[in-house]
Amino acid sequence: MSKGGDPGLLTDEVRPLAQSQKSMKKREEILRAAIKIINTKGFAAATMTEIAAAIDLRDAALYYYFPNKQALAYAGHQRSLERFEAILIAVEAGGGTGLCKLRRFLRAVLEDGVVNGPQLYFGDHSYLDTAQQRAIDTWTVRLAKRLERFLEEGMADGTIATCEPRLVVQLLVGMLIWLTKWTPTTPGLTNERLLEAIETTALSGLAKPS
Amino acid sequence: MSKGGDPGLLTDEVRPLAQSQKSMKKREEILRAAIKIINTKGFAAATMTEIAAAIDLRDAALYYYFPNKQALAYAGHQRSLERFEAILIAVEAGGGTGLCKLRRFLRAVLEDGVVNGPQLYFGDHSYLDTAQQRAIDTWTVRLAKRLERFLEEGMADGTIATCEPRLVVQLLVGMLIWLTKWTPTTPGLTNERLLEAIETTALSGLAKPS
DNA sequence: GATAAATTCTAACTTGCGTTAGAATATCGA
DNA sequence: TCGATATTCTAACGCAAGTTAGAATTTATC
Repeated sequence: MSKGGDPGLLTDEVRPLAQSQKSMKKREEILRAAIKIINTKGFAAATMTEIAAAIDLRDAALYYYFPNKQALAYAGHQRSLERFEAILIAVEAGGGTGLCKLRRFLRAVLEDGVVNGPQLYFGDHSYLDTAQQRAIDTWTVRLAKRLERFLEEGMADGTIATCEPRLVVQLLVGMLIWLTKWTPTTPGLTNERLLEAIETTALSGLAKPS
Repeated sequence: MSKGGDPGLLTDEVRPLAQSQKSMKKREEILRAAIKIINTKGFAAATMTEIAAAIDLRDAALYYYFPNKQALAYAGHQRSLERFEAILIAVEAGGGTGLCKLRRFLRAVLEDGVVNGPQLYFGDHSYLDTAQQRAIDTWTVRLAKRLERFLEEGMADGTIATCEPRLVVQLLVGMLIWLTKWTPTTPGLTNERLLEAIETTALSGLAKPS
């Protein structure tokens, strides 16, 4: 799953770099730090020096694991989409009504956030190659479609109100992306309260039935 | 309102630049272009050359209107918050229940978007001075509080469900911020459909009452 | 139409940062 | 303990982009 995601598309061809099993751990550290910093400050503002410093390294050391900054970011996007897809797979496997799936999905994203840190879901990636951009784009669109399906299923089984799935998914995604930006600055915030707020806002609705 | 917003706080002190009434028009053009580009690519990736090119100028010409890139961005943030505050003022003046105000607010934000273009509401501003950051932060917090008040009023007058206003406001803001990023790439999307999707998602709720 | 002011341009300077080369250190098996 | 490999460091290079100085051009005023 980790590498088999994209079928031969744009995989790093020659990689004389860091294959040893031990160093993979450090690669993960770098990736996590990079994703976190890129997520908060953006690609251009995230310097190699800062990313390296986050795990007590010098900037040059990063080039032992990634050929360049762009490749590092690209790997970060792939990693994020892998996680997102893993969540989708788990939710789909769980079955249930459309609303059930949507509910489980929201919870799963929040839980994934605390475990794996912030991600680069749906974010800006204009700094990548055209080819890399297309790869991320098509993958993202495909994931979004699977999310839309939850809504369609819900509309079919009567658990979700009539709506335009494409638009609603984007609105939900907006909420979730935004979470990764402001929650770090909100101390004392539990995932339970957050989930409750999301369900109240998006599922049951803010408007009280009169 | 345009300049009197911040009471003497961090206003540009000496400004030998562009005071002539005629040139203010061009200043607005620059500001709008800068906000748009910064909003999509981030501050660091938004080059002065690109901003200038957006209105058929050379990068150096921008320094006739703004002392530097940071000041340009700061002005952009101020402009965005001014617009946001103007919307709030209008909504508050309209009266009605908490739900009514919330509804009108959502519509107003969408309409403002098409008229004035994308904004820098609540966005990243880590590239500003510490002082500038604090100014934007306190202003933003104050605006968010006024939004929370709509929810509190609604909870009091029975039009809005029980919730944590602070969290819900952030969720709504996330939806709205995210709008400015993906709607430009979605052709054939009317504001009406968008508003309907938002109201379905956030107000009446996606879950269908069983 | 001429002078002055306002606006924009060209060209060069400067700095920060991605990147590279090669030396230095750490890790590990025999 | 020693040699080999893996990992990280120091130092320097090159380029992109913010910035500046001053010339060139437009616009306004009389």
